[in-house]
Amino acid sequence: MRFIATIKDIAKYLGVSVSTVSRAMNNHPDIRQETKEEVLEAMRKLNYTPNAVARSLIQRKSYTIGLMLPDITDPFLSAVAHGVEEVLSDGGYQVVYGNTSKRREKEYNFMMGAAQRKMDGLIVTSDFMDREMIDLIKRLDIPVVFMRRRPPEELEMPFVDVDHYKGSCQALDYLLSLNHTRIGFIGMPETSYTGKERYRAYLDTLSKNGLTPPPQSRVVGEKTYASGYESMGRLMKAYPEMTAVFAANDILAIGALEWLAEQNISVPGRISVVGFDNLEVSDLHWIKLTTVAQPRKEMGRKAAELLINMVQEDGLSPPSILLDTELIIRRTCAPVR
Amino acid sequence: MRFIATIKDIAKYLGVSVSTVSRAMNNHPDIRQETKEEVLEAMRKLNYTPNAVARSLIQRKSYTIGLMLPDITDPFLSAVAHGVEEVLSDGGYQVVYGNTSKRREKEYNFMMGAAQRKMDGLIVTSDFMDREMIDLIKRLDIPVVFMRRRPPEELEMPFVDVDHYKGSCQALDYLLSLNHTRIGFIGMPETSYTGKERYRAYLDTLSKNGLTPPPQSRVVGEKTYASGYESMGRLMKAYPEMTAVFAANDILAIGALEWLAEQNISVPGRISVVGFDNLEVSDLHWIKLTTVAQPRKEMGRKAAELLINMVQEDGLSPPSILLDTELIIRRTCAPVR
DNA sequence: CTGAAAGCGCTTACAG
DNA sequence: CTGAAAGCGCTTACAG
Repeated sequence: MRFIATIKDIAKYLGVSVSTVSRAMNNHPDIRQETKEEVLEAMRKLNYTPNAVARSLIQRKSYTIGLMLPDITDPFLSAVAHGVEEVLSDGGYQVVYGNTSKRREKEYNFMMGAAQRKMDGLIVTSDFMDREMIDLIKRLDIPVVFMRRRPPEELEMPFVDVDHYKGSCQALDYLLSLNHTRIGFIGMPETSYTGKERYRAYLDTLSKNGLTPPPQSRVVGEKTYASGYESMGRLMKAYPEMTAVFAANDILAIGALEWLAEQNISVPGRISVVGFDNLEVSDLHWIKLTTVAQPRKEMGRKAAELLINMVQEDGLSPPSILLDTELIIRRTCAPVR
Repeated sequence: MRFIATIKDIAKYLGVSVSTVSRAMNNHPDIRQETKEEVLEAMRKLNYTPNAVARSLIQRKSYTIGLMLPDITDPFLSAVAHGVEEVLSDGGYQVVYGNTSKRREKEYNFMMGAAQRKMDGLIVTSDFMDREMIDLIKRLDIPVVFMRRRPPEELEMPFVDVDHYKGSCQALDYLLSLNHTRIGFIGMPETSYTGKERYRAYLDTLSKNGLTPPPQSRVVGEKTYASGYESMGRLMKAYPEMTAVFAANDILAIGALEWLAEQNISVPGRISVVGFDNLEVSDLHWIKLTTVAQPRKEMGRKAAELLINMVQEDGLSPPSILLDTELIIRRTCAPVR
């Protein structure tokens, strides 16, 4: 272990009190300019780095924010994380990142860690919001902003999200404008908030247009290409009259496109496909997926900004933010023939 | 601010000393089983959570590890991060993630933060390793493992990486085995270690086979589809006799494939393409890129394991780890005609 | 403007 | 087995 200078060392070195050193490095007004410069100089000379954990202990502020995600490998979420990191690190906060793999236990542990580590705030895309988890969050007593899901009612906390419902309606309305009436849906599991919203939009938009999708028009998959591929196969078999499909996310949509390509089913000739997310891959030459774009990085930035405000102004409960989606028309949709 | 119980509160509540409470929660042997249970019970009743920052201060151990990456949005790196997080969180460490965007200043700030926050260790994919940065790392005096680059010589620290040189040779040898002799190279900027290694392999392998690539056979791009696309255009123009191209990463390769497809240049009929990374997209139906796979998540896991060992056994300097690559043959290469 | 003292919430020898 | 005391490295009233 090498010698590490503390505030005492530099006080001793200069023959001043630790209070003076502290004041010098914290830009406290009650200090003579000259003294301050001497101290700063000594700090440099002794290679002094202030100990942030000691400071945290006394200030009850750790300048760390927790970011809880189900899977950083998901291109959507990694973009969000990028946005979060950008504004947080600019604001002097460090971001502690936790991957939950959608496992309740990992979510719980992360929250517990946040409590013990005295994190200043949390950005959370939680999947499990049962009694115990809600109580934990309450007990934490720190600002939390939710992402991609609404907070439970009794938790008065803001969220940042995109309007999944409205965004999905855009996609469906577009399909309808192309005269499709037999539209299939490849969705996400019921547990996911976004999955539910996108499905609700599907149902509502169709029924608003006097259409009642048959039960076999919907199929559920995971967020993988393989699942999209396999889901498309199932859907086509169950609902062969279908002329268009709305996939709840781009990964699923692209998997579906793969299946269609392999079966030599023409897109958009025979089947139109719309996705949701507008991932980078979706714009690739062979894919050119028509989809609904969400401002992913922006979402992360907004969440971080909101949280910083809450951390800085204690008790502040700013309004939630609903970002706009945009329909990106590319080449996977055509009028029904 | 709500009331938050401290160790003192629970000591007072029970009429015991704080030492006793401390011993109870830290599984110290010197405590009666009964007393211990009473304490644990009280902790639960008072909703007590130990303050990890106080503990860190005294133990000089924060149970946090820094992970510095240029861009979490890069699918390769997000997989690495995922592996890192998995083993670190299982080991009770929290991971503080810093995005550097390849900016020296952000790297520097992150390192500084690591020093102040008394992080226990660092996993680092650094781009800038000048004098000042090296001194900073030395000054940190904590275990560091490097990823995707070698540490500067004077820093005796291990790294975890794939053998980019050997991996690239696999790709080139394969092309050579298909009788290609006019092979182009789409590379990465000189600043990147991996870029240099892959280029070196290109040069060596060709010359080992009596081939001397003309200067115009090499073109340099960024890690984006657009850059791959544009690079391929330049390369084709500069080196039209070329029958195959080795792209230093899959993103570049896929961008190149896009350009080729758009120009109706047959792959692998007229041009063979090999990439490096084996991203998920590379296996998509329309792409089926022949490429060199690296175990990305594994890489993260190994780095984390190495680091935990170093943190736990002070002064330990374990050997570096070089993981194997694997040539994945798909559909973008064919024998030269 | 400067310093001495108390204290943040813990852990850890040291006595008993 | 238990407790009193010192101390981790800082900040922050409080005096002067």
